[in-house]
Parts: sequence; C-alpha cells; structure tokens
Amino acid sequence: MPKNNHISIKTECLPQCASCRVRERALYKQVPKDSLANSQQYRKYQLSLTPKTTLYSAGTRPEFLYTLYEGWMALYQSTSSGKRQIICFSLPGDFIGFQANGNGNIMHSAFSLTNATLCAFPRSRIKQMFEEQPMLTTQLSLMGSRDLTLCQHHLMSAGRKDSHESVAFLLLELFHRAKKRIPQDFNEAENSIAFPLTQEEIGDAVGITNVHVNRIVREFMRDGLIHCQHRKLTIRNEEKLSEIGDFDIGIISSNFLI
Amino acid sequence: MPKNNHISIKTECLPQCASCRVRERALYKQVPKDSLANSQQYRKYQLSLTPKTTLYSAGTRPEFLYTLYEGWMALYQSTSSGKRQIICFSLPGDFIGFQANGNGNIMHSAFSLTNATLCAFPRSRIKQMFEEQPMLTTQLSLMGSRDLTLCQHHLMSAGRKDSHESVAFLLLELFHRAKKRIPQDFNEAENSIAFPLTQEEIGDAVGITNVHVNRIVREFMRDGLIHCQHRKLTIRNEEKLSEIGDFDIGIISSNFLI
DNA sequence: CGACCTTTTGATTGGCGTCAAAATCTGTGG
DNA sequence: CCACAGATTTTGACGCCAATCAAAAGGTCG
Repeated sequence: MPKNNHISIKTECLPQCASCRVRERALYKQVPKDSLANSQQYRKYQLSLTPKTTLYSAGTRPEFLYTLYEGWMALYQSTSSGKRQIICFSLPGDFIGFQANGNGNIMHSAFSLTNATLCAFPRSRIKQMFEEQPMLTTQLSLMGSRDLTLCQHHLMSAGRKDSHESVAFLLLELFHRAKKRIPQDFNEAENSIAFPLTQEEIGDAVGITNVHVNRIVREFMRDGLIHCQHRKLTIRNEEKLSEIGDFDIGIISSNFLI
Repeated sequence: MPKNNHISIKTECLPQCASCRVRERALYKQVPKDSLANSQQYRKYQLSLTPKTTLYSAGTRPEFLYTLYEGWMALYQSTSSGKRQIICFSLPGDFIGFQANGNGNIMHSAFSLTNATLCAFPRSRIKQMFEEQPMLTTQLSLMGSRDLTLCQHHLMSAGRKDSHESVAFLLLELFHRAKKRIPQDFNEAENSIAFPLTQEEIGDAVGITNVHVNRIVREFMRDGLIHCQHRKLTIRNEEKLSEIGDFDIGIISSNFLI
C-alpha cells in the first residue's frame, strides 16, 4: 500500500514535456485559439510526487483535477477486507480525478508508481470551464470513452481470461501505450520500454497474486516471449504474446487519444 | 449466446414511458428549451426486440446510437475462445452504443434480456448534435462517468472479490437500479423486482460459472437473504447481503443519473 | 404435448491462493 | 563506495475455491 512519501507544490506550471504537447494538440485541436488561451488561466498548481505517493484517497472529495505530465500513476479501489484492485494506469497526458460522482465522494484512490509531475485544476472551476469551452467537453468525453473501453477489457481479463491471457494482455497494452506516450523511454533496438510496475501491482491489476504473476512472467521469459528485469520490459515475440493474450493492437491505435 | 429472434422497426418514436420522462428531465434539465425541441428532430426510428435478440455485434460499426425505453439489455464481449463477459446491464433510460472508438469498430455486442423497445439516433448526426447542444454533451459525459464507475466496481468484483461477495453485490446493484428505473415492476410489500437474468448471465457478469452461481443463490435463499424464482428477485435481508457484498447504496443514490 | 432452456445436485479435477523462506535488488546514510 | 534495511523476486509444498463433467428435474413456450 502506498504511503505518503513526498509531495511538493509550486504555483506556476512547468513547461510541458514533448509528449504532453503532442497530446494537448490532440485535445485542443478543435478548440478555437482564444478559447485555448483562456483555458490556460485555469492552471494553477504544479505537483511533484516521489514514487508510491498517494495523490488522493477514496472517500474524500478532492479539490482538484489533474493532468499528468511525467511519470506513471495508478488508480485503485480496495475492498473492506483490504484487497486492492488497480482499475487504471495513467501515463503522461492523462487526466486524473475526473470521475465525478455527482456531489458524492470519489470512489478510488490514486498514487504514483514513479516520480511524477502533475498540474492541478481547481475542481470548483470545472463547471465554468465546460460552459465556456464546449469543444473541450466533447474531447474530455471521448477520453472518458477511452477509459471505459480499457476498463471493459480489464473486466474481461479478470472475469473470463486465465492468468496467462490476462498478464500477456496487460503487458502488451502497457507496452504500446508507454511506447506512444513516453517515446523517450522506448528503445527501438531492443524493443523495450521503461517499466516501473512491481509484480504485485501487475497482480492487483489483473486479479491474481504476486506469486502467481511471478510464475507466469518467468514462464514467458523462459519461452523467449519477453524479458522483464530492472524496471525494463522487452517484448521478444509479440506475435505469440498477442495470441496468448488475445490482444488486438487496434485497441490502442484506433483511438487517437490513447 | 443470443440469436436474432425478432427486430421490428417503426419510423416514428413511441410516447415515452414514465421513467424515461423522469430521466430525460434529468438529462435535459440544463439544456435550453429551444435546443431541446431541436434535439427531438434527431429521433428517427423506434425498435422493438424480443428477448435474447442481438442489437449489434462486436467488430461492426453500428449506424445508430440507442436510447432504451423499455426492458433490460446487456452488453458483452467475447474472448477468441468463446467465453463471454457481460460488461454492462442497461435499464430504461440508458444510452447504448455510445462508446465510439475513434473511427474504429465497436468492441462489444448488445442483446436484449427481455422484450425491449428503443429509439435509434443516426450516428452520422451525433457530431452535429454535440456541436449544436453543448450542454447535452456535458450531460452525456456525466452518464459516461457513471458507466465507468459501475464498470470499475465490476472489475473489483471479478478481480478481487470471491464469488459470494460478487453475486451479493450484483444482486443489490441491479435491485436498486431496477427499483429506481422500473418502479412499476417494484413490489413494495414484498421488496421484490421483476428480474429477468438467468443464472448463466449472472455468472457471465461476475466471472463465475452458472453452476457455481446456482450454489451461491441457493445458499443465499437457504439463509433467508433473498428469494429468487420465476423471474422475480426479493431482497429479504438487505443488511446482511450488503455486508457480504461490500455494497454501499451510495453508488446508486449519489449519482443523479443512475 | 414436446422440444428446449434453465435450474439443481453430486463427483471429481485443477488453477491459483496461501504460507514460508531464501535470494536478489534498491535506495539511503555513513 | 560500502553496508545495511527494506522491498521485491523467486521457488517449493500444500490446500481450497471454483471449474468441469454429467445427469436429472423443473419451467416455458410454441
């Protein structure tokens, strides 16, 4: 379970990383220029998190929405008996904390997997932002639709796939999302990405134990499908792995917002 | 697996049922009157489905979005090996087929659990609708957020709850949603609702087999928690069942769109 | 009434969880 | 740069929850 390591806050927003600029172009591409300039004024706080730091917790009513600029984050829910289910991995460019539940509290918690930097928008101004920038609303709605599609695939994994299928699918999904969103961490020669998840976190995402994740990862490595060590993931036999995981690259590439 | 029993289509939209009107009031409550009248013109086709009829299939690109007026529907995905995962149950007032994936195909299939009537909106006009009615977009976005929250809870069930917890949760969720959305089928004296799911469908939603669902349902009945027969579900001991399923009524009531 | 779907029950199997301990990695402070 | 503590990975033994297989009973609809 994440503990609060360190959160630092500035009042100005940092210059955006390259992949975030790309993503923001997508987000704003249909928004009129003046309206876009307008939206910048809502940006207020920049946050830096060390790894395994809680951003907000289930049951609270977070004051902010966030844009992730750098690093990996994870969202999770816990059962009353303390079991954890990771419901989403967030990469640079993603919005976090958008899932409002009317006036109720947020249902999930968020924590950093790596060092992470985010920009915070005051939640109180969101309504106003929506009203002033209808196009932005449409785009956010499409992003919500992307999250739903991914969540449904994870539900498939947890409910109806066996552990090999689920792990293969998750590794491929994260590999391709990270490759797109954090291109500077992608090594084309090796076909590898920086990969910060522990085996326990993989297990909490697909619904199996860390011990069993280990057995499967070892098996995949033994069979030459992947290499996974030192926070780095190499895909060695994508075709075979895709077949095992019933993974279709279309999930990633068909949606311009993934 | 559902087969195509019967689909009948009219070109006019039927008068809306009471619960749909309530829901549409919620949906349109912030939309200006003239804009609302405008949206009615997009309505074109009314559909009637008999039980277990496929509305659309994964991999296709449905020409329409739908509003469900009457009856129960279910959305599902299948693995390549043919296992089915139900990802969502739709009740009167819900939108169906909204999950666009950029220009790609839809990832899930939809079928009726009961007799059902829907209204179809041509997908080609959606963009125009959004542009003309920004408020509608905001509201639809909130509904998408509701779907995501529910999907995340189902992911919790499939991934980290045991079968008793999952089934208890699903029964309570559907009981309360149906009670709100199909009040005419709620019997206050018995605390029962009309409940069309087979045990196999329950299993496909929570990720266990029909055989095991049966054992759990029988156990719940033996313990006096529920009664479930002849397409009717009675909740006899909600407190105990909520405790077993880790169910919080807030999931339903906190969101005005559920 | 008959065909088919759904529920029910029992017997058996197997995938994954649990427990435990050792090995390895990682980050921190001296 | 090393030493150490804590986190993470790895492996083996064992147990249990839920899957599978099978068959009968009960419901439902044309």
